Amino acid sequence: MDGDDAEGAADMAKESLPRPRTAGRPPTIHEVARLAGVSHQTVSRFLRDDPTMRPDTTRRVARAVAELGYRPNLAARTMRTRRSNRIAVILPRSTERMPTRMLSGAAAAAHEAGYRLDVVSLEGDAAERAAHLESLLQPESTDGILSFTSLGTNAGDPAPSDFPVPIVIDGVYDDQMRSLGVFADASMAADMLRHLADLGHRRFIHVTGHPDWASARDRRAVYEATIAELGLESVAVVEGDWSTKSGWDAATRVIAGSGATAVFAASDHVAFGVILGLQSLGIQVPRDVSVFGWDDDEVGRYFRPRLTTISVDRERQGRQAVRQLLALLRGESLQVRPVGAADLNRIILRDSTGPAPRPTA
Amino acid sequence: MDGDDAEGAADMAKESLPRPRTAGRPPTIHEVARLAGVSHQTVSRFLRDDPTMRPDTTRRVARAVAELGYRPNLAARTMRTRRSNRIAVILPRSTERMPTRMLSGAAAAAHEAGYRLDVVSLEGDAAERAAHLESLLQPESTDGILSFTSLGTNAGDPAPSDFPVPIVIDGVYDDQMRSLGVFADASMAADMLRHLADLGHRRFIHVTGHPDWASARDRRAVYEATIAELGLESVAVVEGDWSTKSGWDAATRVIAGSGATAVFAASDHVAFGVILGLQSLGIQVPRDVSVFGWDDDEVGRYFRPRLTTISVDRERQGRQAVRQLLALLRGESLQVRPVGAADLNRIILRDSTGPAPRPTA
DNA sequence: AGCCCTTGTGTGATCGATCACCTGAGCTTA
DNA sequence: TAAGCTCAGGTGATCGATCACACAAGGGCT
Repeated sequence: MDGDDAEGAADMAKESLPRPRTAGRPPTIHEVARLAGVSHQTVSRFLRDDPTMRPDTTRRVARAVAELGYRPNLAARTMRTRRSNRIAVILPRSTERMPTRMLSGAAAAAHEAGYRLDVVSLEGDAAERAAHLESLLQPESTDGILSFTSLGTNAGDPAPSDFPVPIVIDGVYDDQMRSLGVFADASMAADMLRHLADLGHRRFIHVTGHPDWASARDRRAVYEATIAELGLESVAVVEGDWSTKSGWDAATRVIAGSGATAVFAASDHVAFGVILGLQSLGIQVPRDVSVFGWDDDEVGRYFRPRLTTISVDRERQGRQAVRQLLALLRGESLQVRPVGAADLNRIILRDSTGPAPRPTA
Repeated sequence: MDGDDAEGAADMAKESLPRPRTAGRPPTIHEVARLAGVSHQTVSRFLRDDPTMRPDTTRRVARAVAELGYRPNLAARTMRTRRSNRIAVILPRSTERMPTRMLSGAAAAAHEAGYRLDVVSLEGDAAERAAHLESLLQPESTDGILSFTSLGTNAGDPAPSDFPVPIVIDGVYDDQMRSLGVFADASMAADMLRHLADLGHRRFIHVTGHPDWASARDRRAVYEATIAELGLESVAVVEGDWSTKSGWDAATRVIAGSGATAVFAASDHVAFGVILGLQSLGIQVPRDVSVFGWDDDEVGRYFRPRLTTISVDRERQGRQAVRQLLALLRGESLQVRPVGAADLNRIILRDSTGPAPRPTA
């Protein structure tokens, strides 16, 4: 980095130039411009894909960019444009683990669009959370917010509608909880319920996920709609919170003795709780009750009985959520094709579901 | 953008000022300076906690800052200082779920120090990953990197030592895999092994986590050291990858029939695999073999047998990792008190461990 | 008193990209 | 042929905070 070590024949012709770059610093548009023989403004146009440029000029700039290994300084860009090119991901509280691949997918989609993903955790009570959120919401600081749970203090609350930046919840709702692609995520539940109905099941119970989560609400809505559509009976909808405990409690307090023969658990962890709770009472799965979960958690493959579940393409779900948000940012219509169920989700039949038991009459 | 719509009574008193602020824009140090009756530079000093300021001046500036709700523009600061105030968190590949609270803790610690946390996923093959990493490593873009797995292409590889930014792996290693606080995280394993030895166990097996992870290597090292220290026998160390499958495979291929009576599984998920695998062969836990895991996964509380494990303060672990990195960034010595085992981790005895079986001989 | 040093604050330049506006070449049209 | 238009690209200001340096006030020392 000590001075100007010409690193290619291209430089030689320009030896009259007064120091190609400041020592050790990454190249700027000015150096690119000098090398390409254009003005810095033309380089800026190039970076913005300005269509009015002559192809010839474009090529020269592109070569200079490549040769110098130029990368735009995002801070400078942010300062001038007053857009941060950042998306904040709000971590869910009260959830022990989150899918890594969903974050990966979101990060990848963001990077491809020139955005970066900030992790933010909202801690403390409602007031602290609101204050923290507000500090994020300076458009200087964040262009948009991606969350997987509702941001309000109460479950199901819509986010305040006067937020200065767009917010997407779980890729499914916008900041006012208007659905963007109705029930796209949960539609596989309908197929599963139909399958169980074909196996003779008539009386169902659903143990929900945490109601703050859009996906939990979706699954419940699809459950209720499908039960109605197929003329089945919903013995109960038990409000859970994604926890194994909520599954266990549902099993021991509600499901056992209810007459239900099939249980839709909002997640595999809930399903584990349901099955273990039923087993603790001597109720066998699937002989007496069929249970299925959601997530294709690896433990389910080795569990006894092996768990019937729905696998989810987390990576793609994350990407899609970011795409929805980016579309909102650009002010585009949100008619992005909703996440196709067949693309994302897949039913995995294992041993925790089976034919409905014969009525012992 | 059409002029200056005065937006509140507070502005009225200052009508003599030549445009308190440009309409709709957040306040800058200049406005703060004007309100406080000092120069913008003094405000800057205030923001940097310059000790040479007179208390009186400090107070005036503080009041102005509070009154205007001033917040520094991070992009401008970044541009001038050439430090991004960002920490990149590299998501582990090949791990399904990661602890949310660890991220929360890391994000909180970063925010408190004026940093933000970027999520980055390195995708693709080794070359692509390296290229992506390199693009992150412009100091303009990222001040430091926090990872939980090694960044090299091969397991256990140290990261290239010429990285231009500090890297901390799991809060335990720096970029050259020099240990920062030896075995701090895993030390609880020693107590657990001692406990099992007290119960009569002599022959142990360890199923490791993925060797890319510092925590997996630490746990293994502590296992081996403790076995030696207590004069016990390690029948085998089975290389796993945190997966339930690796636990199942270890159980069915190595543990069964090995004569070992106690198994240290690197995580609860591995432990589930071990137990389910043993059970599938008719081996009972803990009657024939004791098994303990690590993480205090909620499912373990309801599992049969209820899983003995070690609970981890994820939140604090995340904070600590960031603090280590920040210390590196400031060039401080890393003699931050290593994460005290007693603070972070706690042994939780449940039903999957018990006295060693009597030799049937 | 006069000098120097310390302490506290102000002035102007700077970081790199973009924006608003300007210039000049080439072409069309009256 | 001159006015008018379009197309390509250049000039200088700008975003907000920090840095280097200058300067003023006050205190201690000879």
